[in-house]
Amino acid sequence: MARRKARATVTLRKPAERVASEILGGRRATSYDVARLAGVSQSAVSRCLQPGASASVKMRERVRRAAAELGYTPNAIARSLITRRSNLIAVLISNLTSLYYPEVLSELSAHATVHDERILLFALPHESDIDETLDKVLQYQVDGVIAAVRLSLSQLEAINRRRIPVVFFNRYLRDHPVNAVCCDQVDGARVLVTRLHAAGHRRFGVIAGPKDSVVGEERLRATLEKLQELGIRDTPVVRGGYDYESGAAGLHELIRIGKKPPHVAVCANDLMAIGCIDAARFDLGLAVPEKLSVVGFDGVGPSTWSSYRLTTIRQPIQRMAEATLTLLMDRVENPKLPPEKRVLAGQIVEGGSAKLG
Amino acid sequence: MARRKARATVTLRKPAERVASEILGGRRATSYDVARLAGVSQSAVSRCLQPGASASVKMRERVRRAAAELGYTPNAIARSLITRRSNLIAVLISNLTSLYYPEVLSELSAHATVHDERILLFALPHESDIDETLDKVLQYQVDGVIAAVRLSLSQLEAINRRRIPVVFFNRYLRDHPVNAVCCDQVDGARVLVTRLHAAGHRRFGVIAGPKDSVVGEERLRATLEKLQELGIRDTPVVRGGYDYESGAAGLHELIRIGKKPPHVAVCANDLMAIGCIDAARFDLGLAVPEKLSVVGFDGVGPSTWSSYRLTTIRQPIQRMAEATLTLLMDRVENPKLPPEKRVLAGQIVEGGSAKLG
DNA sequence: TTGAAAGCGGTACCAA
DNA sequence: TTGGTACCGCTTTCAA
Repeated sequence: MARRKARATVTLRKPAERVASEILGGRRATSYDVARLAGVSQSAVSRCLQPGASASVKMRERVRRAAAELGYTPNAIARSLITRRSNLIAVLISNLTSLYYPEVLSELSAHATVHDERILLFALPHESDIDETLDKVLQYQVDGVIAAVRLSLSQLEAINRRRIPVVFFNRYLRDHPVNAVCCDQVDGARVLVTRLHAAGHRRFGVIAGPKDSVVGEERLRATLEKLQELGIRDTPVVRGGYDYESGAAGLHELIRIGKKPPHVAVCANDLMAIGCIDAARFDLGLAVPEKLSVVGFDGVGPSTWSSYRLTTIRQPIQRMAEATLTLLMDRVENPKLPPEKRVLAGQIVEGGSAKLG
Repeated sequence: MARRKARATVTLRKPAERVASEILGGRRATSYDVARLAGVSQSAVSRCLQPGASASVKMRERVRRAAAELGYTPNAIARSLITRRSNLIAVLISNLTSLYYPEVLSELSAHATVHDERILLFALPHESDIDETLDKVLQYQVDGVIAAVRLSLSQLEAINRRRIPVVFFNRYLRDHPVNAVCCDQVDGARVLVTRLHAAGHRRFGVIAGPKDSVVGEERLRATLEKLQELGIRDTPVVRGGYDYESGAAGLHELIRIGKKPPHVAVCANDLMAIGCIDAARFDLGLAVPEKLSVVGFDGVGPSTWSSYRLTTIRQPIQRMAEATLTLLMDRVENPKLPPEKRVLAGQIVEGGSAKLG
């Protein structure tokens, strides 16, 4: 108790008038302050503020009142230190200016709250630049990590070594079992191609994502595979960066490299699909969907705007966020659980940007 | 040192083979582990890892190697407890599915990194529901708060009482001096009206934001004031919720309540302007800008899409974010600094959605 | 039911 | 330059 001596010497000359500022002298109230004011021990204060602890009604009430009088707020930092639980979850995310990730973040945040976890946000300018960031993540003793960015194997191992569970959001690591929640890219792509083919389309073009996007490549592969199954080969593929501009540029390139312009542009996400539609209408004078059918992927907000009414695969972002947090928190509670991948089906949205059969 | 005894008894039988897992037995490495391995004191470890501390090159190197061998990462939680600096900044934000706030968040995050601060994200479903959230903010001993949501006076006082600096982003409290960074709503609105009037427009309609938005009301007042100065009275005003749907609904309502349809729709933000344009074109068959000029506010990403090419006031979000963090960190370092409001000018973007003079 | 005391993992002061 | 030690504010045994 010696270490508390300095504090115990605070005299309360005017008990009737004592106010928080007088007692504390500008400090924030601690459980010791509350204890002194309530005339109980500090450990009693801690106990009284816990849900199912043993404390008499009388003491509970005294502590409650003293805490209120001092404006006491428990120090989560100190609590975390002793409990080894920060109630912090790191969310690694990038492209907050895209349309997709803000929705993801919003849902992740909502579900984190359900599990009484706070979000420590690491919004990366690009999907790289992680190494320095990762160090900060580890320093903050987060309970878990949600990775909506690419992670190298060594980066993942650095986290695993600290026994911090990781769940990937809409991505995963090839050849390595990891926790992940994904939207079913393969099925989504196959459904879109099937419906487009049934509508009579035969000349396809693909505006794909960058090569280092695992799910993007999966979607591309599934698209081409289904086309082959339907007897359509040599489908031209161009690359984009998931943004509006590269959707527009992609269409121009598709037309440039093909012998004939395509009747369908399969885009890797909605934002590129929107760029593609605008390029078709405003640069090339191609009516959508009359002259060109365009499909996207994601189902972001603007996809429903009257100017676009995108035909797309809507990702069940809410469910995905929920699954992500469940998966993660299960592993926070029980680190022994094996890696698990949850693949949720997307839903086709039959907008007006493509003729479907 | 008695409290460290348990740890000191860890025997190192095979010094040549000792690996992190053997020494630690699954624990995360602490500075004590590093100290023991390096054969120095714990305080020396702490010192060696600080920037400008006094330590011999030899010791530095030994500590560095021991730390690397054990995969040691300093515990930011423990550090925060003693330094009373969490290096955490709470960002209170809502409407992450809007187009504007994700950009804001992205920039805030970038600039927080510059100041070596992490973002503790509180993404609120609605701008209310803060009370419960606020308690969590206070528990985490954040260095400062950035409020991009409405805060009541009592909520602000609860934060001030803990001596945590707050900066409002694009909002403030009436009749109370607070730190705030805002885009110049008044000037922006006046510029738009002036240019529209110069182009010959005389029949205006306003699709405003909700009444409880301080900056929204400021913008509305400035718009109506400038119109009056130009001799235009009885401008119809309808309300919206800053979203796409209420932009569309707003236009319908403007037409319903007015004797003649307006020639200009002044919208409180870009998203409503976009909804308004789509409603004009697809519901009402009104060509934009031939039959109806539409202006927005914000300068969000989609405002530049070919389908809209919005005439709007672009907010200098990067500069605003930078100013926000500067203002905040200045007050973290020096709590005595008086409240300050920084108002940055927006820039008019002459898109194709309105005829300007 | 209550209180004393031992940490959690760092930082920083002070003496050597 | 180095090590010893006293905290930061809480949770959690363990006795009383």
